[in-house]
Amino acid sequence: MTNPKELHLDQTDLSILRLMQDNARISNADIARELEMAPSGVLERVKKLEQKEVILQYTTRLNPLALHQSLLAFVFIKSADGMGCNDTAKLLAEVPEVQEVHHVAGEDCYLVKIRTSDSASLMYLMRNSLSKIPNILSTRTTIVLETVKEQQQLVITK
Amino acid sequence: MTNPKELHLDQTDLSILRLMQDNARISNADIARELEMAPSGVLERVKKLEQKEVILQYTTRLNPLALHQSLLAFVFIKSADGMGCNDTAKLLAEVPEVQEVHHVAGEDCYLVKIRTSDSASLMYLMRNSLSKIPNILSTRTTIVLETVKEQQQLVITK
DNA sequence: ATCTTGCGTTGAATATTATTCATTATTTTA
DNA sequence: TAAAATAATGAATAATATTCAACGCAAGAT
Repeated sequence: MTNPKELHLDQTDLSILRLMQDNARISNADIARELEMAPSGVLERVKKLEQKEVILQYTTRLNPLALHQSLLAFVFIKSADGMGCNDTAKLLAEVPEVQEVHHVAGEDCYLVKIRTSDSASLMYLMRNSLSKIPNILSTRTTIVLETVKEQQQLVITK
Repeated sequence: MTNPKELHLDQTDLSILRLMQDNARISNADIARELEMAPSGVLERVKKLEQKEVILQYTTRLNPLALHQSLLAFVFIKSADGMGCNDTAKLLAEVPEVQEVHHVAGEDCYLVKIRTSDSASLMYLMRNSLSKIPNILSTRTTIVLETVKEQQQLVITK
């Protein structure tokens, strides 16, 4: 999967990825026009990028407010997991409201991003889902008051 | 934009959003088949969802490692911005490597998510881009060692 | 209860796109 | 340099997107 040879991306690949990262619903025909190549060639490359897992997913970014998910929180979680063991992380990852689980350096073991409808449902989630996970020693929650930017777009250098 | 009437989503809307959140490149025809309605009807609704800004963007999630962006960091930034003023946040948001900027409760003002190729380029970014931003008083950086889960998918309740 | 207005849906027609595949071009490797 | 592997093209077909007129249905007005 992470072969040096297999994973080499040329300028055309990067251009395709740039276009698709901005708009996953762009047509192969439009990409082909933009890059002045045949649509079938684009398709070929896209399939390969999917197969090589350079492309992980095509997703639609939704407005959290429209879906009544206005609370965003980051929770630092200390766990009794030994080094190299991430059982706690796996269990955290299974919770649908948990969008991200990162193993971080420093005294806190995990940093978790959680999105719920409100503070009550966050409390509910923590009391029910999180507290059921063994090895969790403590949590420290940081509530987001306002999100100024939120995207996952990578910087694709020329 | 946030009207109670205009923003009401029915079961059909939610089903469409669920499908599109999982796969932004799903065809209207497939959605139509799944929900047993006409493709033109699906198109109609999707357009409306875009227009109402329930759908924010169709994006392709790329493998950060394939694009040599293996360093992820969260940086807490204290700023001298007064209450209600988010000039610092806006400047932070302009940096391409900065994926997220959140205004958080508590003593630290902003939580920023940054993705770069390595620690050297993070240092470079902080020394150049960030230090140019006025009002920044201090930063506290948390390096991610391993990411177990990372997605923005919202929980769409039935 | 009926009318009316507005909104969402359908279905058919057309434009556009996706996808396949044989052929040709290009690059890589021996 | 020749052979082999890899990638691109273009044409043909299948599938999809998109438009739009007609229809149906529901909420509110009369």
